[in-house]
Amino acid sequence: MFVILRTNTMFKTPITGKQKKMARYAKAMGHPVRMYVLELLSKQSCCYSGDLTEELPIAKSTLSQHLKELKEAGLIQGEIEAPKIRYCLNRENWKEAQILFEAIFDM
Amino acid sequence: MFVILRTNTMFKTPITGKQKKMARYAKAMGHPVRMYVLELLSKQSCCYSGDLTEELPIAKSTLSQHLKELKEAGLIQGEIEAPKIRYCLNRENWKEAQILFEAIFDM
DNA sequence: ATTATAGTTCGTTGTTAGACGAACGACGAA
DNA sequence: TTCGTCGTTCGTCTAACAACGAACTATAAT
Repeated sequence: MFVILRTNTMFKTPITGKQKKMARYAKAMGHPVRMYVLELLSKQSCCYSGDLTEELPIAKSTLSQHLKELKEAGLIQGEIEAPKIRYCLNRENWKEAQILFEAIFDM
Repeated sequence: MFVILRTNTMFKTPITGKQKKMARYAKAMGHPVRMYVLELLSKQSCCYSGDLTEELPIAKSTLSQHLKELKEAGLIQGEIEAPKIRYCLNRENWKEAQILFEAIFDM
C-alpha cells in the first residue's frame, strides 16, 4: 500500500496552491503598464499592440515584454490578425483571479 | 496667470495614480510568503513574527525582509510588545486595496 | 553584571526585472 | 521580387529581488 503524503506537515510548507496562484497573478499585475493594459482590456473586448505603443510612453520592445509577462501569467492572450496582433483578457484566468482576490478581501 | 498642465496629453502618460497605487499593492502581494501572511492576517487580528518563523520554511531574516516589504507597501503594520512584535493589517490601506481590486474586477 | 530571547540589519550571492535599440521574422502591398 | 508594416526577440545595462548566515539592537530574565 502506498500512502502518498502530501500534507503540509510532511513538507513543512503551509503555503497553498491558491496562494501561489494568486501571488503569480499579483506579480503580473505589479507594474503600472501592465495594470494599465489589464484595466483597458477589462473595459473593452480587445486592443492592438500598436495602439498601446502609441498611448504608452515606453519602447515597443518594452511593451512586448510586458505583454509577454501578462501572457505567461495567463491573464491575456493574443490572436494574430496579420500584420497586427489583437490582445484580449483570458476570461477563464481572469475569472479565477477575481475569485481569488474576492476571497482574500472577503468580498 | 499660471496654468498648471497636468493632463496626460502634457506628459504623455495615461497611467493613472490609481493604477500605480494598485500596481504597488499587487507587487507587494506578488510573492507566496507575503500572500500567506496577508491571508493569515485577513482572517485573524494579528500575528507574531516568531510564529510565522516557525510556520514558514524560510530564514527569519528572510521573513523580516518580507514583512518589511509589506510594511513599506502600507499593507501591514507592526507594534512592539517587547520582546515581540505584533503584526496586523493596516486596515485603511487594506480597504483601499480592496476597493481598487474590486473596481478592476467589476465586483 | 551576564545571558537569553526576539527580531532587524547588513553583506553577499545569484537571479530576475525593466529599460532601451538593433536585429529579426511574419506577413501584406506594391 | 522588393518594400513597408507590425510586433517579437536578442543583447546589453542597471536596478531590484530573494535567499542566506552573521552581526547587531532592544528588550527581559537571571
